[in-house]
Amino acid sequence: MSSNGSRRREITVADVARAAQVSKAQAARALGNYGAVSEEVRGRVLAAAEELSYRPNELARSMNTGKSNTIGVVVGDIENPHFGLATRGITDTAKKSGYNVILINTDEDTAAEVDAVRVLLDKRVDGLIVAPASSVATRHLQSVQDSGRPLVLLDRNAGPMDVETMAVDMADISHESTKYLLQAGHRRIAFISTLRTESSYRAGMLLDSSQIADRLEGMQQAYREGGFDFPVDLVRLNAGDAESIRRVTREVLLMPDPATAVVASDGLIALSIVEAIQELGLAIPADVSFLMYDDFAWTRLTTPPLTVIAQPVYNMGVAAAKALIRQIQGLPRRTPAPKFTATLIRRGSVGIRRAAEVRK
Amino acid sequence: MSSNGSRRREITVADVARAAQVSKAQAARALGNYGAVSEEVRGRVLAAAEELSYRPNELARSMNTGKSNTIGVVVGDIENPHFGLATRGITDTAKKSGYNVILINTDEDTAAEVDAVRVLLDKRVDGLIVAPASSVATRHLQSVQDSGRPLVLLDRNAGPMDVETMAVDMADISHESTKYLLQAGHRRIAFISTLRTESSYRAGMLLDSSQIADRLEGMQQAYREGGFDFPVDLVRLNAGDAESIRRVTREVLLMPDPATAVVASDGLIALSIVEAIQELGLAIPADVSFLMYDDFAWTRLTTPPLTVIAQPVYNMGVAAAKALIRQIQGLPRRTPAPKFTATLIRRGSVGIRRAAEVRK
DNA sequence: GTGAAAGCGCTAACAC
DNA sequence: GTGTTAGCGCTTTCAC
Repeated sequence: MSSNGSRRREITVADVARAAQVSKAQAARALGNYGAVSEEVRGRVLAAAEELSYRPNELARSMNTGKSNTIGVVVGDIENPHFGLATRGITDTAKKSGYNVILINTDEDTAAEVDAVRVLLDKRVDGLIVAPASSVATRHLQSVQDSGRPLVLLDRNAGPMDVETMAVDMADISHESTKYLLQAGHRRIAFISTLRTESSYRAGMLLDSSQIADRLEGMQQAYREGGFDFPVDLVRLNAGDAESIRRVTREVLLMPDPATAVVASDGLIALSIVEAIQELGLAIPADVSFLMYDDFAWTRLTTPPLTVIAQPVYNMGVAAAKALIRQIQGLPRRTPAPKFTATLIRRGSVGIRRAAEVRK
Repeated sequence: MSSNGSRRREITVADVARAAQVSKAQAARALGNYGAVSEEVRGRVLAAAEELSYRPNELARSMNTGKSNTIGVVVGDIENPHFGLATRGITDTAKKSGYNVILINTDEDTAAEVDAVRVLLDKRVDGLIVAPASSVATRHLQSVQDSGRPLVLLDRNAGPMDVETMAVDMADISHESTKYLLQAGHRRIAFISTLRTESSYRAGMLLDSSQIADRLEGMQQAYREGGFDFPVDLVRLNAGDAESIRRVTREVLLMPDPATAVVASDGLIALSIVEAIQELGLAIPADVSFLMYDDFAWTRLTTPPLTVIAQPVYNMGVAAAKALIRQIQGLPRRTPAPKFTATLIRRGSVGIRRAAEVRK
């Protein structure tokens, strides 16, 4: 291979053209596969390019075409397998259509998200997929829309914006699983989430996350339908880091009228909650029932295996990428919009609470 | 906000210059923060930019400066939390220095990796971090080196190449943990990995992965030192997908002279192995001992908690990004090169095999 | 089919 | 300090 080590200047179309003895324009046409080029010239050019080991400068290409073949993806936390899987769905799909992905992590911080979107726009990505940290602070997303750049939301929606969104209907599944818990005799159900809020939860409070808001709505509806009072004191937001999650878990489990079931808002928080339960020496499901969002593989390995709410995360990633690419290509939205439904997978972590106990 | 919806043409420096009544060059200087600009002009320009909601075209900027402020990251599988964490280390560090990350997934396929590297180079990234799928097929990496583009390897090394590599010394930790198993009375230790090879394992076989090769070397050394024969028949590569992993697990556990301990090559494969063990109705560690690479949080939740080999993955990601950025900035390599050591965390999944049983 | 020349939006020389 | 003029490496008219 003719890889001349210390070559500083990169080979350009001009170099190839010279070597192939054709005009720059002709060389560019042959190299870029556009316009009209005779077989003869194409051959000479390609040979020369090969010989010089020419590589196109995609930056320059993007500048005149206005297309970068790159999409930007903004998520809260790639470390979370939930987003890992979604990202995989996106990259797999993007690759198939010849798109690359620039990934930015925001740590669920809106300021970082605003920044990320700006950077991506400046880099002239062809479109954006965002899992918005907030469903309320969405001016930056609105302005993406306004600028005409394709945008698709993932996992959560953003206020009233009219934008394609690939997300699960959380109210439905939350309603279903709460009903399941109620039927199992649980009345004191705790919901623990890391969602950051200004103050502790109050009924009717405006939440930054549509996801969490919908879940609480679903829970409340199930309580209403059952004729029970919704235990507002067991909704615990701002659970924060691992230590703080364990503390909150202990709180709801050790209080005078303790929770008999705990719902974990996601797979990451679930780890700390289960740990805390084990540390307290409580048995699942004999002493406490447990239910979590996200069906990670490890949930089948615990004793007992955990009852979970599975979400089609990978498919949502795929759908988001597909929708975005359609937008980029100027195609109309797919109708009807794809629906994603979560499923309650009953394994062993939810136990029956007998009437006697319920009364306590 | 002056977000004029259907504006098609993007605002350029020329527009801002005109509005501020200065030359294009002056406007560019003010906007780009370089050269000399009077406070007066800077003010006018910035105001005009704000008014027109001007955004620089980073593509154009990159073209003349030759810097894209973007680094390319190529990994085998982001879905694997091992890489998820490493990627987090990279992106966190990159962001701090003003770099963005283009992430490409290869599915541990060398052809895809070659392609990924080419694409990234064409996009003129400032540098590359690669977790090479193969330690043998490394021509494409060598050519990155040759072209003078900064390159850092992550997680595994590539043959004899002289390139900065952030990886754990696998021979050491494998030796240590094998000794631990041997001392616990185990002689039949199975090693299961998804590494793809042409044929089944034979002693002294050239492996595509330096990681796996080193681990086997460490195991063999421990056996030699103990004066025991290394059970080549229990080295199982090509474990493939979940179903295939379970089959292999059953094989080594049900054969005439079965394995008494199983070592899982990574946290993903571990899931299927543990599942298979549970399905067989075998108890850990009473019937089989279990040890795995990667210390994922869930390994503390199983009964018993699993004994693992923890690797400083996040820090390796951080170090890789730091090293790459140093290279990009033309700084010399940090010496001595950072070392990363894995640690054996003894939890409950390795049991003592009494002499009577050893003899069987 | 082919070539000359004019951009894309910016930075970098070079004069003044 | 400021403006003029070249580029960066490609694509895209527009003649021929």
